[in-house]
Amino acid sequence: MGHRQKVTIKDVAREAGCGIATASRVLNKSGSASAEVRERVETAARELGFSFSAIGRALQGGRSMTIGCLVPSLANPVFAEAVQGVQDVLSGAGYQLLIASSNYDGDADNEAIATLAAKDVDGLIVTMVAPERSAALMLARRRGLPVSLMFHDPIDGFLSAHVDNFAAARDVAQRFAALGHTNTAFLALRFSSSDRSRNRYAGFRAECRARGLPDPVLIELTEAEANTPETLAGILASLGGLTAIFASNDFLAIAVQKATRLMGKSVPKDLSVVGFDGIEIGRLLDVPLATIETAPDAMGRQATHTLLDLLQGKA
Amino acid sequence: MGHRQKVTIKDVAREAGCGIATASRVLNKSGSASAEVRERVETAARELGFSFSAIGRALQGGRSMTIGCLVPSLANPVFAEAVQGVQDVLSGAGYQLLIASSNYDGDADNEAIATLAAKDVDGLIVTMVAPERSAALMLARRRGLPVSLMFHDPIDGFLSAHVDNFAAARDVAQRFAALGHTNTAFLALRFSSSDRSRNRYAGFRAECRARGLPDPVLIELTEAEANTPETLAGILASLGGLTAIFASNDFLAIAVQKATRLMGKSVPKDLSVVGFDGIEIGRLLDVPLATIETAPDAMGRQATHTLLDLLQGKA
DNA sequence: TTGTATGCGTTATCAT
DNA sequence: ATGATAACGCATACAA
Repeated sequence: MGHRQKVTIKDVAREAGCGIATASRVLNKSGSASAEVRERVETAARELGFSFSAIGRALQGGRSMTIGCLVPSLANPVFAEAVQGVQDVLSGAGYQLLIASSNYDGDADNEAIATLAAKDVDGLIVTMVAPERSAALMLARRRGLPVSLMFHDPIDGFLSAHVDNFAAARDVAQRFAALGHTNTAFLALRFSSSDRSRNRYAGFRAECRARGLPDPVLIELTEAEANTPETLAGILASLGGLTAIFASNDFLAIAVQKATRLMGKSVPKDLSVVGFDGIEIGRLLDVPLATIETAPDAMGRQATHTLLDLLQGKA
Repeated sequence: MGHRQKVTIKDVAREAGCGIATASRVLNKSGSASAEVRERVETAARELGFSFSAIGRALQGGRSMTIGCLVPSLANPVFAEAVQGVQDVLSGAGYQLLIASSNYDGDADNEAIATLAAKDVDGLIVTMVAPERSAALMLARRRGLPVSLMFHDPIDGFLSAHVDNFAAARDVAQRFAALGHTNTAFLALRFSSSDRSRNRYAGFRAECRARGLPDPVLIELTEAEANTPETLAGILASLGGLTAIFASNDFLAIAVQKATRLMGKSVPKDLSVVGFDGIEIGRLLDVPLATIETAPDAMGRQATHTLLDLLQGKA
């Protein structure tokens, strides 16, 4: 339980009997050094168990080799899978991942961005409530901090990895129409704090209108309602006559499936249900989830590649 | 798109027409300062958009206010939920979360621990393949870096947030026995790289033996087998006579449910299936998942509280 | 109350 | 080839 003792390059230099600069050059394989000194430094480093302090390096080099990532919540598989994708690419490139989550709160969002920026991250990968109105995000960009958006439809001059929510939603409407559905609904969770959700509804409704069909019913659920199948069943029942539901995400779609079965009806015979995201678990369900596949991990990977490219370009 | 310009405390001091130390004292509300200077410094900081550099602070203060967290993969909801729990507690305490994942690879595990330690994290929260044999982890502890294990049964003198895998598995065996099952199996993914999985099997088998029942069949699946319900169904069919299955985790249990249905049988009428973890989605399934509830997010929260307590104690 | 100077771990510059 | 030293952003001991 010895107390925190860090071995610095100074220790290595002393042990090897050489100057700090020389030790640095040897350990970094930069500059030149005689075979003899090289050997001494390397064994000294090994014996002392030396490893560079990322902090010292960051302070001197101006780069922290750390990327900040903000998502609403890791409890939602879409974001967890996306972050895993980010992590995969990042670690391959020698970067570390600093993570934050907002729990779908717009203020927390802004605070998190500010904190991340203060941590001197080299770049930001972000999914937030209202990126287009985030003062912290704008400030970060003005400061020259590279930002890559995830899941968001493009904004201003920000880079963005995304699917076209509007177009995808139109596809859903088209599928429903082809199946003869005229009485449809769009179910959303936190509609007001998700541009993704709003864009999906907009596309869904637009296509319905274009086909002369009635607007889909918009149902905004609270977390409690979505997580309690009995309650959800009650809500669906009260709407009557519904034959097709477009759920704003897979999690919700699964809940709707359950609620439907609770009502003694069956999916998709009595009710068509389509989700959005394409989370892994959806493929393992008894009744495979019909959904818009967005490949969350690929989204994370793409956002990261985009960001790293930008980072290279500036360096 | 102006290039990266960081405002330092030096800039604030110059703008406010005072010394660096004074600016630091005012901004940190430490030490004393005249109302006049205080005012000048604060407005200067505001106007320049100053915020402290966490790196400078870390280097000077010896603490980075950052905690490193290693899990096998965020694509597995158990870990994602746990990490979210960690994040919740951490952000409340003013700490940042540096994350890494190993993709269930023992070597990657060790490398990640080393990298995290080099980042000068103040503590480590870890779920890995073989913590008891990890040289990097032992080294970290010897260096005085506080470590908190997540999901692992206790090891040596490490702190650990966990459920008693062995005991929980015995409970499952007991339940099965009470239902009259004698022909059982334990399904695992990456059995060799998960002490959790091994302990669960051990407990399951121990209880079976204690009751004079035959040993449960141990089936190790590859990722491919687990993710292809048809293949899984084939494997289950080839075993014949099986009436109860204990799956090493919920993800797997859900796959088994699907495979079973594919075989024309029903859960739980023809086959009892029990999982492990208690991931959120399990509650939303048509046939609610029978499982050992471990409350992953609570596990993450507990591991974090434990770690922070340790951190306080040492400070 | 205030400012100067030092050190944290590293790399780069510049002599030697 | 090698080493002393400045600089990075910050907090603090110390001097004024």
